[in-house]
Amino acid sequence: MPKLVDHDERRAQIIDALLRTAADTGLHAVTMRSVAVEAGISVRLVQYYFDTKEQLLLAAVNRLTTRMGERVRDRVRAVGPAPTPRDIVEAVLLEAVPTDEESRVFHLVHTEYAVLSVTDPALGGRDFLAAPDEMEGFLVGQLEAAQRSGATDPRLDARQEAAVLLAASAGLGLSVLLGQRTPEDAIAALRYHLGRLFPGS
Amino acid sequence: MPKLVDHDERRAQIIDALLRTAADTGLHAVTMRSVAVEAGISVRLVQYYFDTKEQLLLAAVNRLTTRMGERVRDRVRAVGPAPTPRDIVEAVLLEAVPTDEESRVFHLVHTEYAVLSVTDPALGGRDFLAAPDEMEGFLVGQLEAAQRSGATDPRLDARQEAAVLLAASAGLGLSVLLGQRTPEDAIAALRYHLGRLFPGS
DNA sequence: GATTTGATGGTATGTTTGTACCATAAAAAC
DNA sequence: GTTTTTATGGTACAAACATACCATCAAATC
Repeated sequence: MPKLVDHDERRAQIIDALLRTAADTGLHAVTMRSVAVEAGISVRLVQYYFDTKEQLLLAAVNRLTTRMGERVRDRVRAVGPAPTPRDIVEAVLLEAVPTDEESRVFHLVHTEYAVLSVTDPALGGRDFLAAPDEMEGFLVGQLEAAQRSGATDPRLDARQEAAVLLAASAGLGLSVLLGQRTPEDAIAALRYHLGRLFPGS
Repeated sequence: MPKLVDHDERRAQIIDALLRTAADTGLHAVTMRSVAVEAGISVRLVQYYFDTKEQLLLAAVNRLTTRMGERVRDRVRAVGPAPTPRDIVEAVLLEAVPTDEESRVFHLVHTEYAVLSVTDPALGGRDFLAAPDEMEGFLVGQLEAAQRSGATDPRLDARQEAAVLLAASAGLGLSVLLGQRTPEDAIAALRYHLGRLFPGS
């Protein structure tokens, strides 16, 4: 056999090719052939590492949700020392706004998968429900901490505020993907709203 | 020839069949055959009235955006006599939350088209940019009127508030489509936020 | 050194798709 | 009453797709 190959690495390389073609031509237009061409390998090899197209698509969505979680955690970790709840909330929400090309690819394909999951039973939607629920709980905790520390109005309903925050950042991120807004405008709107939630910061 | 047929009516009937199948199996899975079956006619007839699949898809997206505008205007007109800016804003935003089956079909397919327009040059995205921009301007006007009448804080930035409102209602509507939230919860979150914007109402 | 096995290429096949083509009945036009 | 139109059905066809199959070469194993 030729040089032994790291299967995980090969699979990641193929999945990245899928994400690029999906972001370029749409998830519906992804074929075994287009992925193979983008990855610079033969169709046979895509089959070899993923067997069937469905498994390839499933592997891609798994990688997508995994990376998404990592990105959010990276951002939270990247805020400076002694972060306030506002810093943390802002970091989490800004991840939804695509800025560089890589995040644009990720968010676009992620959105395509999310919409697809509504009608495709194979995607079950499970992955698209768990993450937001977890994030909403996390935001509620941060808001309640802010209320206890006096950074924000204790009369607010933390649960509703978290729901609105999450929806607004998702909506702003989507509008950037659709070309309705620049990333800068979306970030400004989000920061404006946070400024109202956390007066005096 | 057999009984003369109202072409516009026939085309509407076929487009409605397309919307139903798109909401059921996904826009990507729509075929001439599936539309014909859903409409209860032969494939040849779909060709007869739309010639090509691309024209059928274009006609459907046009009908979709037209109906969407009508629905918003209907809601605004349906609010009682002497409506306050808050009533009008609420009516506009609540349209984004799918409740009955018909609005669910409309919003789901509309979202599928919007995401598709990012990668499909034939859709150009033009239709998906004009409507939201117009709506945002309308909301800014209502918020400024509310500020002048003292219904809301004059220090608010009406433009940013409108952007956040629109994004939040789009995000909440999307979360309902994805099955993350019930329509009732989405409406409650929206009303909660409006309650903060318009204190004492 | 012989043999097994992992990584790859190429090709064949059955299915589905959009669309073009052929046909026909029946109402309208003359 | 003949001759156009109009609305419809059925079918044929080329392209694209996912996938199964056949083949090969080279590293590892013994």
